[in-house]
Parts: sequence; structure tokens; C-alpha cells
Amino acid sequence: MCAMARPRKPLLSRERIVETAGALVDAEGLEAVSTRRLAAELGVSGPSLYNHFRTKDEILEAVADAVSARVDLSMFGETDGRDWRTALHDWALSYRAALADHPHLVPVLAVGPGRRPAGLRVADAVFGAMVRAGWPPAQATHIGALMRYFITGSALGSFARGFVDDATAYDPADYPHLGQAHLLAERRQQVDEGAFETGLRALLDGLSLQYERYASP
Amino acid sequence: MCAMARPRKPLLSRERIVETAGALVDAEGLEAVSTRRLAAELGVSGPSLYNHFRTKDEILEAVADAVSARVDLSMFGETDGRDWRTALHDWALSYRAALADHPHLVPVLAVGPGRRPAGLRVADAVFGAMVRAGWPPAQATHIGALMRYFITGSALGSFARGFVDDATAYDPADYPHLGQAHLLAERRQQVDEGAFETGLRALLDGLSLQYERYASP
DNA sequence: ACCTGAACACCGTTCAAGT
DNA sequence: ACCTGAACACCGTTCAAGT
Repeated sequence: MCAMARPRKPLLSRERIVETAGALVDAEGLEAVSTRRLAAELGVSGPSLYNHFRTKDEILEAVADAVSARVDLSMFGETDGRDWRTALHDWALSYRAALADHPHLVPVLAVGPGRRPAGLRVADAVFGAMVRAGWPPAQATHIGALMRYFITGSALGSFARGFVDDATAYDPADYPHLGQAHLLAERRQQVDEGAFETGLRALLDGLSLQYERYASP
Repeated sequence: MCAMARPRKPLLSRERIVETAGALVDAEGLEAVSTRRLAAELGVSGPSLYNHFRTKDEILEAVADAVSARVDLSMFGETDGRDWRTALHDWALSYRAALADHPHLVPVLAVGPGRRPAGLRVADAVFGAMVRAGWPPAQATHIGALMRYFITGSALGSFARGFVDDATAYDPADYPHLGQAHLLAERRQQVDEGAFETGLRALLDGLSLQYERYASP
């Protein structure tokens, strides 16, 4: 009448599924992740996954959440009125780096963070730090969202991503101002990097102007 | 020996396929567009589409291109050194409105514009106008890209999009700074709108600061 | 040239059956 | 509780056949 020993350890766990799915996305891209393929990678049969997740989408969301959770938020810990700008800047760089580490996952990461716990945790951290730095609550909320817009938008819509690598596909006559140089892969990456830097500086400069209006009356 | 009359008019054309696919995406979302379903909508059988497009992806790209091509670029026509900022602002609003008109297509529109003719045409128009307004060429290129990052990022990553509409799914204890109000649908939309306005102003303000450094030596 | 039906190699998901 | 095989209702795409 004592408890029978469990027949054996379960083959799967949510953690192991998320981990393996993440590795598969990184290695072969989103379209390589089918329930059957992922299950094979885990040494089980397809339907087994449904004992741990309700849908395939939930698995991908969990993978995205795990990546989001790894983004450094420590710069929002000791923010005071002087360095909110530095904190935002550092966060933007580490966020961008996290996306660059998992390029195939960016389309999943870029859509609404509202359903992912880690996304809300980020919004909460930015909000708290901005309020402590003297921003009005409404503006503090906006800052977290607009920074994310820019960072995920740059990762997803980069010139380099998915560019057709056939120069002859683009007739320069169609784009009088864009030079031939734009069609080269390395040039495209330079554009992405330069646009990110210029945009980030512009955002922070512009926010600083708005901050002065609130903080110096 | 004179040319025989063509048996009859072709049932399909690229234009008709793109038009019908666009209507189907708008009405029922991206996942409703299968080759079989789209073909049924057109009154033909699935494989017929492959006489006009090489893949289903090419059809969706063409739909996205058609939407991009409808974004107003006239504000870049008569830009001089004084109103590059107004032109960028107006373009941002009309771009955002175009995305809001086709929310289901945003994930397609947000990825690399490099492979779509209309995307390059936009980049070209912005570049030309910025150079005429006095921006150095490298900065002019960056401006087109960074504005697009922000606009598409805000459309794709909006708080309102795909938010789980079950308030009980979020325990306020997990997000000490975010109030209960954030969980309401109307509040989320307000956040999106406010964040877009704040971000757009910050970007333009920040770019104005950089412009002064180039234009007033 | 353009459309068709049949076929291939897949999908996500459900479910009864096993342990 | 957790895993399985079989099955359902789909996919995108190819291809020989028709006109």
C-alpha cells in the first residue's frame, strides 16, 4: 500500500523541449521546427509534445520567452536622475545583441510582448527606472514601448536580412539615387549598423530634450 | 496559316491573383491563404497558381509590394533645406496608416524591404530628399532605414496586437510597477499611440540636433 | 500557353490504446 | 502520468495530361 515507484522517469520536460527547440531554430531556422522533427530530435514521437504544451505556437513562445529572459536588465537597478539615458543606451545594445544571437527567432520575438512574461518584466523594469529618474508615468510607459519598437524593427527589417543575393535582380535605373554599392552584402550590413547607431542617438537626444521640459521647471 | 484565335482568355493573371490574395489576407488573416484556398477563391484549382508565380511566398511578397507602392511619397518631391523634417513626419504617418489598414500583412511587410521593388523605391525617395535638404549621403541612407525600423517595429510589436484577452492570465504581483490598467484593451491602444507619437517626436528632434552640426559650420 | 487531376512528401492535432 | 500508432484534415509543389 506504500506508493509504487514511478515506472520510470518521464522522457520529456518543458525545459528539455524548449531547449531543444531553441537549438533547432538557431541551427536550421523556424521552418525546420515541425512537431515531428522536434520530437525526433528529442527521441520521442510527435504527439508526445502535446503532453507538455497545448500547441506548437506555445513551444515557440516559450523559446522566445527564454531568450527575452536572458536580456540584461541590471542597468535599471541603480538608475538615478542622472543616468537614465545611459541605462537605456546599454539596454538597447544588449537587447540588440540578444536578437542578433538568434536571428531566426526574431520574427517570433518581434510580435507583441504582451503575452510573454519576460516581455512584461522588461516593460516593468524600464517603467520603474524611468519613473525613479523623474519621468512622468505616462512617458515612462511610452519609453519602454518605443525603444522596443526601434530595436526589434531594426532586427527584423534590416537591409541585410533576406536580401536577394543576385545583383542583376536590381536595375540601377529604377533607383536613381541608390548607388550600385547598396547592392553589396557588406554595404548593406554597414547601412544597418549605421542606421541603428544614428537612430539610437537621435532617440536618446530627442528624449533628453523632452526630459528637460519635465525636470527643469 | 493566319494565327488561330486564342482558345479563350486566360482565367488568371498576376494582378487578379495579387488582388484576391490581398483581400483574403485582410478578411481572414495570413493563415487563411493556402494555395488551395486562394485558388478556390479564384475559381481555379491549386496548381494553376504556379503558372503565374513560382512559390506561394512570391505571391505574398507581391501583395506586400502592392501595399508598399500605395504609401504616399509625394512629400519628398519638393523638399528643400527647410522642411525635410515635415516631410519625414508626414511620411511616417501615412506609412503607419497603410500598415494599420492591413494589420494581418504587417509580418510580411516588416521583413527586409530589400527584395521588394517598392521598398527600394521608398528608400530611394527618402535618400534623394534628404540629400537635397543638405544631409550627407551616408546619413541620408541611415535616415530612411531607421525611420522604417521604428514605424514597422511599432506596427508589429504593438502592445495591442495578440495580447491575451484574459486579465487573470497576468498576476499583478509579477509586475509591481505596471498597474492593473495596463491589462485593459483600450489602455494598451493608448500606450501604442502615445509611444509612437513620443518616439516619432524624439527621433525628429534628435535628427534636427544632428542636422545642425552638418548645416551650420 | 494555361489549366487540370493525381500524386508526393509533408504538416498540426486528436484520440484510443497501452504502460 | 506519459508515450505510442493510427488517423483526420489539411499543406506546398511537381508533373504528366489535356486543350
